[in-house]
Amino acid sequence: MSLYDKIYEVVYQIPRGKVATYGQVAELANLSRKARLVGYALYKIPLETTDIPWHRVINAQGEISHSIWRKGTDYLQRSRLESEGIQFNTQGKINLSQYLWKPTV
DNA sequence: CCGGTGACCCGAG
DNA sequence: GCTCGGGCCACCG
Repeated sequence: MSLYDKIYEVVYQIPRGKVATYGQVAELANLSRKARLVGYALYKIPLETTDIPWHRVINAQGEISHSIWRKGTDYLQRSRLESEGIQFNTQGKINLSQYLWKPTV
């Protein structure tokens, strides 16, 4: 049971067609203010890991974040989101007020 | 042990 | 819109 398991658990709960921000995931995982850890946790997820919908996690600007070393996955992430019905505006951003996941309290 | 790195966030100017 | 700086903390060499 590592710190990341908590993060993965939260990400796993993101429903289809919705997205969550790093900060949001951090809070739900009791890691408020530690959004970077969420990014690091996702960074460690192998591409072959399909159990975790990592593509539904985006930054607070409603855009897809990725490191330059993972180029190519940006296409994959956007592709997956679009196939779930999520639309990007002309600036490549997501309308958070519409797609942001509202977790069950 | 230490320093660099990293899918981040927020406030100030 | 932009840049800067601070905060936070695990991982790796």
